[in-house]
Parts: sequence; C-alpha cells; structure tokens
Amino acid sequence: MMISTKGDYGVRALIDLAVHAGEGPVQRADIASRRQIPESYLDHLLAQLRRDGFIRSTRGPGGGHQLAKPADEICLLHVLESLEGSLAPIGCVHSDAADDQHDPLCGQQWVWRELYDGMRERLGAIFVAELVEREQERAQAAAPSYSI
Amino acid sequence: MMISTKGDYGVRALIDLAVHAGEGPVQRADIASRRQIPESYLDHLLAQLRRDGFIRSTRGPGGGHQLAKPADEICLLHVLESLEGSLAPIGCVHSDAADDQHDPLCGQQWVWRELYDGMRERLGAIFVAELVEREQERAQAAAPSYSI
DNA sequence: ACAATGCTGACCAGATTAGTCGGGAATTCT
DNA sequence: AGAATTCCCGACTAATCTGGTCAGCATTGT
Repeated sequence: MMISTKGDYGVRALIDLAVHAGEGPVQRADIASRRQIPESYLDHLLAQLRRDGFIRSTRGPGGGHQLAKPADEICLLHVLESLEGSLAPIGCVHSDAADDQHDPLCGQQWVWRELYDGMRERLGAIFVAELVEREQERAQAAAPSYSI
Repeated sequence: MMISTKGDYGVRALIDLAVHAGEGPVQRADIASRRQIPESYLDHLLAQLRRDGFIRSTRGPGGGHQLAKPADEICLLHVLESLEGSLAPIGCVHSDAADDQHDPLCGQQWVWRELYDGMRERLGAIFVAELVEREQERAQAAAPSYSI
C-alpha cells in the first residue's frame, strides 16, 4: 500500500476546501464531518499542508483553512509527496537521483525508476480542480436535478 | 514504499536462477551470497515462489532450486503480487473489483485505479528474461571483453 | 475577559517488515 | 544403516510505521 490514509484524507480535505473556495475560511470540524476524517488526525494533515504552502490557516473565531493557490494549480503529485514523503516504489530510487546513478547492489533499478517516473507523470497531471469536477458530476448522476 | 525487500530479493533470486538455468539445481546459499540476500530470509521467499509455481525445489545433496517455467514467461507483476500481496496503491482498490464498483466513501477511487492499472500494465510487460539481458549488458559495459 | 479556533508535541496500540533460530523431512552417498 | 546435505516450516523478535487520541498552548474576534 503506497498511499496511506494520510494521503487519502489530505486529498479529500483539499477537495473540500476547493469546493468551498471563496466562502471564507472552512473549519477543521466541517471538513472532518463532511469527509469522514477523524478530526484530531486531520489536524496533523492540515498542519503539513500548511507547512508546504497548499493552504493558509487563520485562528480565532471565524477562522479556518483556505487554499493558498487555485485548485487547478495543485497537483496530486505534490500533495501526496507532502503527506506521504517520497512515493518511490523502493529505497534505491529517489526523485533527486540522476538517471545514471546506479546502486551497484540494485541492478533492477531501471525497472523501479520507470515505474516511479510513470507514477509521477500521472499524478503530476491530475489537479484538485479535476477531482472537484468529477465529484460534482458523480453527485449529479446520483441525484439528477429537479429542473425540467 | 510499495515494494519491500521481499519483492526486490525475490526478483533478484529469480534472475539468478534464470542466469544459471540449465545447469541443474541452484542452492539457496549460492543465490544468497551472489545476490546479497540473508540466507535464512531468502528461505521464506523461495517457499512463497514455489507455492505460486515460479520455481521447483529438490532436497538432498545436489538439490536446490530451478525455474519452473521459461524466464520469458515470468513477468514482474505476478512475482511481485506473489511476494508482496496486492500492489494496490490504496485499500479501496483491488484487482478483482469491477471498474464501476465505487466505494461511496472514496470518491477519488478512479484516480487510484488509473494509477494501479498503469502500474500493472508496466509490470506485466517486464519479464525476468529481460532483466537478465540488461544485467548482462551492464556487466559487459563495466568489464569490456578482451577479444579484439 | 472569554469563547472560538488553530497549533503543537507527547503518547499509544496494532500491524508490518526484516529478519533469526531451531528442528524436522527428504534425498543422496558411503 | 547411518551420515551428510539440502530444503521446509513454524515460532520468535526488534524496529519501524500507521492511525490515531489527548492535553495544553497560542491567537484572534466580540
């Protein structure tokens, strides 16, 4: 399992913030209840997302969290790397390693690197905005509009 | 980290068996020393590979392990799934689940499924035989032949 | 002042990883 | 038969990661 609840919950939280963008700060408790995330756990994830510049948070009454940049500029790759650490499928491959830097003990490195690069490419092309769109499509499909 | 030492070691062991195919059974101790794998740990991995039909083992003096099928019919996907269990990037996605079987709590399932399918496709197209070829190319590049 | 809200670090239980170890079972050799 | 060799299998362990909980502090609006 490459993506733990950290990444999953974190992505859900960002979707929630994107859905409610422009409505002022969104509170932890609201995100948690809408997205089925333990509130005190979400706390840590929001802290990480803030540290890495995905969200801005404000304290005090009326405070909460908001996206720090447009939802179509936040890609899953960066979010997951923030929350999960490296997504490298195996230890001998890092994102910052040169292509030709072979661990002599790991002759199969090229396989893992191909896999890794493929994953990064996919995840780098998916933005939170798209997740929001898809969610809204699904919601419409499940409960069709009442307008004639 | 999606692929633990189990998968890595197991793949190395199969490569070793492929390299020495046709030379009779290969002993655990030889594989372990050539491939830098703790011998008693390798034991468990070989047992798993045998259970899933990748290798055949014989006991007694002169015994050892051999590939149960040609190296170009053993793909990494099956090997890794044997040793690591499911490679699903997240719990809500399984290989046996239908495409439209949505976990209602996991609206992002389609993302993980795309990722999963991509990985499986890549790994399903890489066979042990290719790993052996690449290894031999690397060996030649490192120590060029003495023939003129 | 005080209530609402976020921020932080300590703590914890359970699962997984990466092994080790000891003994048994099969097979061959002498 | 008996010894040597090799695989086979289950129990055990230490370290790490996951998925949290909780208490208490910091900041801000009214």
